[in-house]
Amino acid sequence: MLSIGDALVVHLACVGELSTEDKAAIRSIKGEVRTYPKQRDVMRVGDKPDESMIVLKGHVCRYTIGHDGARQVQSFHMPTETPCLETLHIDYMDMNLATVTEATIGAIKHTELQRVLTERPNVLSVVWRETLVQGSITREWLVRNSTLPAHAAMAHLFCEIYTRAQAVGLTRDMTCDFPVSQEMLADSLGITAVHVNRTLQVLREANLVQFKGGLLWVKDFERLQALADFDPLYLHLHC
Amino acid sequence: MLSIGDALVVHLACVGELSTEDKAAIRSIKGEVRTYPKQRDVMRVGDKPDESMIVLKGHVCRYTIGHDGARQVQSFHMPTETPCLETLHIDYMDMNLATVTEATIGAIKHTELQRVLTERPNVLSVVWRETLVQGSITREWLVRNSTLPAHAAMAHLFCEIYTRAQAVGLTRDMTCDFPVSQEMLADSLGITAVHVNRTLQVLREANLVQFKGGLLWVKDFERLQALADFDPLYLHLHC
DNA sequence: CGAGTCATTGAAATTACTCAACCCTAGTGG
DNA sequence: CCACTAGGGTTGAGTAATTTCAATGACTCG
Repeated sequence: MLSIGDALVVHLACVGELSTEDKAAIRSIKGEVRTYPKQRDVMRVGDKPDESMIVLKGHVCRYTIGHDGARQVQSFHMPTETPCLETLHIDYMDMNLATVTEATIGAIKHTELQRVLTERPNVLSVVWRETLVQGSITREWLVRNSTLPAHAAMAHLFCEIYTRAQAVGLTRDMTCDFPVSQEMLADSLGITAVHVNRTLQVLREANLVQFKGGLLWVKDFERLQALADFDPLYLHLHC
Repeated sequence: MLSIGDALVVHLACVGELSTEDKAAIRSIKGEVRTYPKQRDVMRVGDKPDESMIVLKGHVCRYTIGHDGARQVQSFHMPTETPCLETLHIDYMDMNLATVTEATIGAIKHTELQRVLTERPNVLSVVWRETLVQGSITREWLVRNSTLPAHAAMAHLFCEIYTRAQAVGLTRDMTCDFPVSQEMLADSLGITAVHVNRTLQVLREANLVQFKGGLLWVKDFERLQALADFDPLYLHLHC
């Protein structure tokens, strides 16, 4: 498992150009490492956090609960990703952050982060850019859930997860971890769990993708991508 | 009509705290004022802009077109708002920016903006925060289009537009400009124009809201808000 | 006046949801 | 070692929301 500093370097290197000095400065960032059980809230709506998080092990997600109890998952985050950098400048949380599986998370005080950002303007640019790429991904989720029918939306999400995992070396043999239940998948795509189940069967029978036991197995990326109308441009990957 | 500097001050004051010196520095920002006819693209997917925009008059929107020709409107922007500040750190446009009505737009060179951001760290914080609030709004659009049925989603969008207009003094007598066609409304909510038409009738007959001729008339904000499960927290309004 | 755009309506088809039951598997405690 | 349980996962049938298609109406602009 990576340290907070190393994980940050890996992640930010996917987002923008870092000099050797930048990387050294980022590695100097200290934080507290915590382990949470699965399905545990880490931050809640209304919180005023004084630290940002980085996933070191396991998976986390962000979500909101509607008035009627409906949950909308707004993002998934795998190791090295930073689910709440935006708290640097947004005072109140407007969503919840929770673990999906048991997860080890690094908590970095804003003051500690700011120290490096003021010292190194380029790191500030890259961290800012990171928050903007998050926004770009959210926009794509909006497009996905608003315009695509269920099977295409699901294919699109699978393409994204696989591509992001690949960017940080978390794939092997066309598979990657995606340890979410069908219900959580439903809450991210804005459809019901029953419909997810049936849609998964369609994708499986078309021999495009297999999703079982928290493992995503992409059997035909090309056709999955075509079905999903997936273009990774919006991920703004630098690596 | 406001100047670029004055409009920026009005907008950024909604986002965060600005000192007198900050405001003076922002007012010193120069840009080019351009007028576009309605329904005209201002930026396109793949562009590498070297300037950011601020709406001075009229309305603009951001949108993407899917493989099958489906358009997803991702945001609307009224006067004083800044639809593409994120281009400061995101090199390639991943969506289009277009006018809705005839519009007058201020174009600010990134170099000019950076000049003030490096001089005044607090302005940088507020501008960064602005881009994060955009992200927060996008997340709410995701929730809206993913979890709410058509009439609630539409009510929610109306609440948001009215609230944002109110924040910058663009409402009078429970009305505000919202000069979009039913088709564009459909493309923002992710439903068909036909369904928009019928849903509008429902809201109108319930005496909640009237939407005609580009004017939004909120007849009962309380009930509209209740129907939409609208909580303005996500707008992170500072004023 | 005519062309074009936007709004409205109706009916049929499709997609997705609801509800309720059943299955499967991993983990638990006796 | 086995029965029990709980949390997914799967299935079927009926229902509701939304789309599609096609036609008509209203309004604006040149």
